[in-house]
Formats: sequence, C-alpha cells, structure tokens
Amino acid sequence: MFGEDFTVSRVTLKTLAADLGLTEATVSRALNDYDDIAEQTRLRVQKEASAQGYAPNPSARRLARGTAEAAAYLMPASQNGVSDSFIGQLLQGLGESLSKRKWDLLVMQAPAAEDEAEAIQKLARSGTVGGVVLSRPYKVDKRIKLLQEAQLPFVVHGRSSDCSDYAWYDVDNTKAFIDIVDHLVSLGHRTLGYVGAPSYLNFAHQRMQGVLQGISYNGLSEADLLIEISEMSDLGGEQAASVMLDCDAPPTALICATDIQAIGALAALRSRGLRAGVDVSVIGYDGLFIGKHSSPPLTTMAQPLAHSGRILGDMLLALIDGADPKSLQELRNA
Amino acid sequence: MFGEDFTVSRVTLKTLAADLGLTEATVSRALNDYDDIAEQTRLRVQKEASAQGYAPNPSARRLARGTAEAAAYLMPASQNGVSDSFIGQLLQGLGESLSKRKWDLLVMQAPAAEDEAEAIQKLARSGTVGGVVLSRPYKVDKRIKLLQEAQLPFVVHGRSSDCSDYAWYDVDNTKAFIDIVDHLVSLGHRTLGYVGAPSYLNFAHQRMQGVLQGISYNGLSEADLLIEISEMSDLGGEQAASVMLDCDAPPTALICATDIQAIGALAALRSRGLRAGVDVSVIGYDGLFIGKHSSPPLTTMAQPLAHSGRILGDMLLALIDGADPKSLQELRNA
DNA sequence: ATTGATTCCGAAAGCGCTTTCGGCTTAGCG
DNA sequence: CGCTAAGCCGAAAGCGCTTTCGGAATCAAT
Repeated sequence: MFGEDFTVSRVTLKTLAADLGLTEATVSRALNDYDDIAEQTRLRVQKEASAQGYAPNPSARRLARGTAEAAAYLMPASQNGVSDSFIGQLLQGLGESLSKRKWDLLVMQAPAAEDEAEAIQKLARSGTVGGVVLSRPYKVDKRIKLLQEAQLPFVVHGRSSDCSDYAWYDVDNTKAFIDIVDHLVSLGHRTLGYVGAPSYLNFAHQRMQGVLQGISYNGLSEADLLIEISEMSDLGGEQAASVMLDCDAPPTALICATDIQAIGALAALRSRGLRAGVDVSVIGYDGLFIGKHSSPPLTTMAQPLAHSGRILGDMLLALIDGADPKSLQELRNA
Repeated sequence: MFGEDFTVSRVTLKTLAADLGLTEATVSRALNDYDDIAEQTRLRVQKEASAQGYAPNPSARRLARGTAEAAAYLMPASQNGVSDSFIGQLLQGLGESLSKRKWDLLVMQAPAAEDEAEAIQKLARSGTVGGVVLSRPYKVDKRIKLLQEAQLPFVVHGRSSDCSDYAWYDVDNTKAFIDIVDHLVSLGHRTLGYVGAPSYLNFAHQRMQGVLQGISYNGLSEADLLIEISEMSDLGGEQAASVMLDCDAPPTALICATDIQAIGALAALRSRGLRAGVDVSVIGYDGLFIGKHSSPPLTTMAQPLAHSGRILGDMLLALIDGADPKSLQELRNA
C-alpha cells in the first residue's frame, strides 16, 4: 500500500550529510542560512533536503540551541464546564504570530489553585516554553507574580488590578460598558438590568464599573439599575435575568457581562413570552451578541479575538527579544 | 526584588547528581521509578529534587527517549473569521487525558490546502508530535490519507465518508437530527426550515441527511421542508433564516446545523418581531442552543465536548500503545 | 613567489537526558 | 566457608542537532 518507499529510517542530518558527502555541520549551516557557506553548496544541500523531505528534530534543535521555540497558552479555568468560546479565535491569532518564528504553541490547563505555584515554576525551570500567554486574569492574580519570579517572559490578555509592571493587552472594558449604557439610555431606557460575572475576574469588575459609571454619567440613580451577579454560564445568565424580569419594576434592557450569560438571558425572555430587542433589549459582549440583539444594532464593540491573539503573540516575541515589559502595554479602545 | 536566591544556574541532572554524590544515571533512575535502585536512595533523590525544584528538560528527555510525548490538535480552519466555539472545551478534555502520560498538547493551524501534504509530512518526519487529533473532517479528507501514509498515529473527531480504517469518535449526527424533526413534528410543526452548513463538511452532510430522513419518516414531503445552506457564521444563519421566513409559507420551526447559525437565525426572528420558541421554534445543535430555544426544551442533545476531548485523548494514547485503529471507532448515541 | 586576508568546510565538543552493560557489594544457599 | 544470585550503582555511549575553533584552500596584494 505505501509503495516501495517504505524506508522507515528517518532522514537525519547525519544521513543527509552522508548522502551529500558533507559533514553534519555543513549541512546544518546550509539549512540555517549561515553566512560562512558557499552559495553553491547551500543550494545543493537545500535541494537535497527538500527532496528527501528532511525535517529537523525540534527536540534536538532546542536542546542544542538552548531555546524552547515554543510558547504556552494558559487556558482560563472553565467555569462549570462552560469554557470560553473565544479561545479558538485567540489561539488562531496566537499561532499565526508565533509561527513567524516557527514557534510551537501549546496549551496548558490552569492547574488547581493550590499547585499553581509549583506548576508555573516547573514550567519555567523545565524550559518547556520560552514564553507564556495568560488569559483572563483575576483582580489579584498570583500567577502573574509567579511568572515574574520565574523570570519567564509572559504577556497577559487582560489586566489585573495592578498592571504596572508587566506586558498586557486589554480592551477598555469599562469604556465599552459606559458606551453601552449611553446607548441604551439614548434609546429611552430608564431602568436597566445588569447580568454580571464574578468580580474576582478583573474584566468582570471593569465591566461592572463601566455600567455604574454609565449610570452615573447619565444622571440615573442606583435605583434605576438592577444588578445580579451570576456565574458565567447560560444557566447563570438565565437565572439572573429571571430574577430581574420578575421583579416589580423590571428593566427594559439587560446588559450582560458575557455572551454565554446573554444566551441564558434570552432564554429567560423567551420563557416569559418577551421578545428580545422589542420588549426587552439584550446586549452581550465578547463579540457574539453585541449588535445582534440590540436595536438598532451596535456593531463597533465586537472583540476581534484573532487580532488580539496576533498582538499578544507579537508582544511575546518582542519580550523575548528583550523589550521592556512596561513598554508593551496596550489598551485597545472599545 | 527576587531575593538572594538569584542563582540563574539551572538545576540539571548533573548538578543534582553532584550535590547528592551520585551519578546522573542513578538520579535519573530514581526519578523515573526504575526498579533497580535502592528504595532509600530513591527517596533521598526525590526529596532533594523537589527541594531544589528540579524539572527535567523535556527536549533532552524526548531526544534521549526518542518519543515526542506530545500530541497536536489540528484546528479546523476558521470559516470567515468565526472560529468554532467548541474548541476550548475539546482542548480541555484532550489536555486532561494527555496529561495522564505527561504529554504536551500543541495546537496547529490547518495549513493552506496546497501545502497541507508537505506540512503533515513535516509534522510526522520531524517527530514533533507522537500523535494527532483532527477535528471536523471533510466528506473526503485527504489529510487523513496523508496521516496514514506518514504513519503518524491519529484519531479523528468526526468521520469522513470512508471511515473504515482509522480511529474516530463521532456523535450520531444523523440520528440527532432525525430526533429533532421527530420532536418538532410531534409538537405539531408541519413546515420546517433547515439552515444547513456546506456539505463538504461531513458533519453538515450527516445532519442534513438526518433532517431529510426525519421528514420522510414522519410522512412529510419535500415541499414541507425548506432548505437554505449558508456559511457557518451568524450572518450566514441570519440570511438563510431570512430567506425562509420571508417566503410565502414560512416554516414554523427552524433547525440550524450549528449554534452560530442559530444565533443568526434568532436575529432574523427578532428583526421581524417574531418570538423564538413562541412564534417560531429555533433549534441549534452543538450543545449551546439545543434545549435553550426549543419549547419545551430538549435537553438530551448537548454535545459534552470536554468529554469528547477526553475520549479522543484516550483513543490516541491507546493507538500509541499499539491498538488497532479499527478497534477504536466509537459512535456516540445522540 | 611570499604574505595576509578571505572563504569555506571538517573536527569535535556539548546541550540534558536515557539506557545498556558491567562491576562491585551484599545476601542466600549448599 | 565458598559460590552463585540478586541488588545497586557507575561508566559510557548515544539521541540529533548547533556552534566554536581551526585548518585548508583560494584569492588579492606586495
């Protein structure tokens, strides 16, 4: 089936060199575009290498070079089995960026809180990766300090409360939610509901701040805003929305901290025979629902996650190149 | 800042051995639970190792062992920038399973179609990974043949048309959509709309087959089913749904091939003042919408993706251990 | 022709770990 | 008490690659 080309023997630098009548060193130089090699042999080597389908063994290369040529993405812990939907896009952008240097991208589970420290130190000491991307930090996030102490280059997707001395990329959550309130108020809404997320997650905190500020800026009082914090799941969103919809003076618009909660909120509407965007406006964030269930649509707030991934990757590479983390802090306008 | 413990010198097997007055070989044996080592020294070594925070260099280990101890997840190409939301959960389950053997999980972009072959061969020859997980295959998917030829262990999340001779794990999409039709018909719906996905994706093909069979089994005719195929995006779903809702005899229920399209369909409803689940039922799949926007809710069809990931990981490990791919084919009941 | 600077390539060490082989020590047996 | 068999550990080779160092050419210049 596999033809006569059934040479299981892998093609290594040694076999290549032998076939070419050269030494491994020369072949290596040719393949890695060193400058102390004749143009002619370089071509000859590269031609033969691609003819034989040579692919260098990354473990060997990494060992010899002493660099990891790989970065890790620390997945945010899934809340109740509902993992974030943005991960796919983010990884794509990240991978795209890292592949410019032929870096691998590996994903790691956030370990249980108690062995977090050990896990991060192991990660750093083992040299598995040369850099880390951390998503969705907590308001105070000790992983950040651990990464700093481990001297492992890292960039954070989001910010913790104290974000002065590390590299991060974040969207202006607060401003985004101020804008949402502005928008809703300008549409005539006077009673708002906020389906929030646990505020130890800093983005949730930021968003809630935005809602509160938006209320205040628009001359509304605290009484005009109902707040229900729920876990980040559709069920959570549904329950939170239900509570508010069932009260005496239900809100005419629901602002949801995350998409998944917005989905739950929509279910709450439906089960009460209410029409989203007609009877009650529902606005989520994170790029999925924004503009889809508000009327008229708001289209400017979708988070371009793949783009974020690319930025984060670029930042990480810059960091590896020796850039100052403090110079790599970017707040994207919402 | 970092205290006096600023010994940048990494702790390696050599330094550990020196500190312990042993050789690297012995330390290695102790750490890897070989049996030709005294229990006493094993403990002594392990104690010292953890005290010093020793973490083996995976590159060195892999090189010496000749195994990759890592698997790759080939991300499905994002359709129009909308990447699949299931990836996060799947990766989590996958990582969980692989971590049992301390394998790393790395994600790779599906390369452009034209250099797919080369990319997969490189992947195999380089020994970067010892196995591959492939998601969402096409109806005919040449990546599968490439992986076979490359002799790289792999499992497929989903199935291609000809799935007889490789390992796969799939849900019974066809049955799931037959059930959906059954369910809707039993609720009294007689005119259905199907928002489909491009059928070169085999899961989309399977789902559409399910809808068609469901129609037939329930004694309905082709005239009772409207079909619109759209790309897998909210916009696509919205447009497809719009076409059907605006026709002379609009369906009273919309079946959507994917969640993201269901979201779009909901938007189409909303912009027409229709209530989901009241005026028009909307059913998506993939675990998010199913049961959320049908009435009464269907709760049995959610795809437990993290679980799938775990299964896929276990299958891959079994494969590595020499299991016959044909014995690793599992169709989960919908 | 002799020298000095280039250009190109081979020799060899080494990255950090695993693993085979063999030797030393101790226990177990007649 | 001698001999074999375990039990433990050290020596050393090797995984596939990179990189320094130096040597042999080639070339330009005196």
